Amino acid sequence: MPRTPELTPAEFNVMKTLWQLGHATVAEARAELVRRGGGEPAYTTVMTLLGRLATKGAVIVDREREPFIYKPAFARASVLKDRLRAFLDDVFDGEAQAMVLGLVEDESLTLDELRDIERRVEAPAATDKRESRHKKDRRP
Amino acid sequence: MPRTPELTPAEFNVMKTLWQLGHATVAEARAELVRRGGGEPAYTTVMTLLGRLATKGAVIVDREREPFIYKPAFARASVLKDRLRAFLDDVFDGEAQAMVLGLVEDESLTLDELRDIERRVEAPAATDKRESRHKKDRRP
DNA sequence: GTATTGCTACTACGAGTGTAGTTTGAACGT
DNA sequence: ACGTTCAAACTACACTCGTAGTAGCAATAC
Repeated sequence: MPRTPELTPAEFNVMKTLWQLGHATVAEARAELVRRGGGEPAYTTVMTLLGRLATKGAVIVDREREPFIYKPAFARASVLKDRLRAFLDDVFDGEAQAMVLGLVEDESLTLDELRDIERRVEAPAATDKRESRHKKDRRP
Repeated sequence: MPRTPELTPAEFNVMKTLWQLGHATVAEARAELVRRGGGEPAYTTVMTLLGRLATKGAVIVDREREPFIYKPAFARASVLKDRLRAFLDDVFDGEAQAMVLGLVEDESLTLDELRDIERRVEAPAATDKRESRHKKDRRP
């Protein structure tokens, strides 16, 4: 399992659009960036970012047809995991409990949600679960 | 409540030493940085960082006596909270549950620890400070 | 009282980042 | 065919960050 590459904030935002769209051309990625209200980056800026991501191995470029199609090379989940791990170690010195406690105190997370997580984790890690909804719902 | 300033990684490390020591001179902060195995920054480097932190308002400088004494302007907890909040929004789009779930999957947090948090939160105003030191294991 | 030491202030500089212009090349319409 | 158009590659530039050298200054040591 190759470690996911380091991403700068701007690069990360571009990755988000790719995860959202599945794959995209420069123009599509740019449109998505605009839709997210992250300003109006120039077409060339997005291209540069995608180029950098490609050389980093964070995205795969399909040059079969033009315009090129860019796809994420890593699943969103893996990248988030790595980021989370790094953040935890860096900021909270690895003390996950302290971090979660912070979330609750901050009311970013309710007690109910906490219990919900517990339940989910306790649930048998069956391979064969009835229709699991791992489709994450798009936030409204 | 003023928002805690943005801190670069190097600056953040210096803040950590101040939180640890309560207050420190440049030399003391530097010594602490070395102790933490973060390399051997030059004395002047530490001074520069502290200077930047001062202009940012992240540390307070007592110039009464030399060498100057540097103190954190914000409690560790507040800064961590802000960082956590920013991270959550940036990386997990504010979905705290997903984040905690990630921790558990990653085995950074055990189910027991999760329950422990719950208990602590449920517990009436915690005047009770139970000594529950939990050694986290460094991941291999 | 001058040399030494230790501290602060100012300045520098290279790498990385965000942003975008310029050049080149290929496909498309007429 | 020929120019128009759009996309890709290359190049540029300002800004920040990490790191540290040098200059100036104050107390101290002979």
